[in-house]
Amino acid sequence: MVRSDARENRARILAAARQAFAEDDDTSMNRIAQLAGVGPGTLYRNYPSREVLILEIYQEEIERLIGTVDELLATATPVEALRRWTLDLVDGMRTKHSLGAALSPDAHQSMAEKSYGPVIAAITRLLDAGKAAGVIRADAEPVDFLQLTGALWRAAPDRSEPMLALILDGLGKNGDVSVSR
Amino acid sequence: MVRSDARENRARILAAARQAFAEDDDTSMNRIAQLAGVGPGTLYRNYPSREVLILEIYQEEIERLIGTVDELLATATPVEALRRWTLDLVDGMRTKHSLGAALSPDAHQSMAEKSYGPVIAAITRLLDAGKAAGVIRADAEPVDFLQLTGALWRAAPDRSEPMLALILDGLGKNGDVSVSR
DNA sequence: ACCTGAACACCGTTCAAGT
DNA sequence: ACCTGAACACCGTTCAAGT
Repeated sequence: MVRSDARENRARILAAARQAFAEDDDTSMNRIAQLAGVGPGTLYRNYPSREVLILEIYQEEIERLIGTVDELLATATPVEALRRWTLDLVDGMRTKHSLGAALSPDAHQSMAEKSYGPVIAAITRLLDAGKAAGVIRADAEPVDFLQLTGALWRAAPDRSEPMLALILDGLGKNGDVSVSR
Repeated sequence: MVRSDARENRARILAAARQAFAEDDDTSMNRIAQLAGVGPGTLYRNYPSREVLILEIYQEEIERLIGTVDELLATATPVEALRRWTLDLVDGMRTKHSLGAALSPDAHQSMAEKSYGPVIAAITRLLDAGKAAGVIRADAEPVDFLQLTGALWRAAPDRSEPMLALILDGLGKNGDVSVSR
């Protein structure tokens, strides 16, 4: 059973971290503990590492993003749905910078399944819709697509749309491009 | 005029840094100074920041890469030249990890002109060759391409070839794809 | 003119001691 | 059962003191 002060501390840490990360993406763990009014030990008791804390904070955002897939697929063509969803994702990565880092696994460090898995699943659904409709090449890989998305986020804001258009053209079936423009 | 010990120190720092980075990409500055047998102050006197040191080290590699453009363009089609050159670049980024970070500018931090400029120039030449031959879309931007290259480097090694194929297809002129496969 | 190395203000993380 | 906060082993960088 959870002590009430423990429950309160957890909430205060989340609130402090959310606000701190909104202002500065690489606020230190000690500073977050300080802002939350707890010792660093308490912070680490709740969130054993920096990455875990960040993923917890952006969990809602990720769930929101995943929740939009159905409606997009119902109201737009597969490629257009993919285009809109990706721009939404990149926008989220841009304003919540650490989210981008969390979703862009470097070559060898494995990613937390809790958010990476569902995001890959969402992308899979979007790509599959396009494959079923015959407008996206059958060998398109969701992980490759997410990886390329990381490049969009790192680029200057005004470059992400043209870069995405280029990627979408590359995803189109040969002789069957020009779907997305 | 340069004192002889100063010249020696500079050489020893470079040698130590080169070896240290080859083993561990994020060796600390203090450790490099220690390996070179100099005080940290001397290290910083020669290379005022971490980034400057890294760029100095990989300058040769960058020059080598740039030097291959002419021959590639002379012996292969523009798209194939671009493909080979990019795989070479990504391979360099992978084995010299910090080089990749140095060439993948995050959204707002400007990059050292000394290496970023020439690399962009090399990509421009490769893209222009394809544009002149009518096999690469006229609006392809070198900076976008370099940015996407960063995603290849961050991906698992066996994914970079298929991802590059996808990008190259996206770069192809509409109705004129399948050039690179 | 150049070097040394102690020092500064941090960092992420741990853990003995408390309540 | 949970919290505190001093402490650890670092980090990049600076600068007074030396030669």
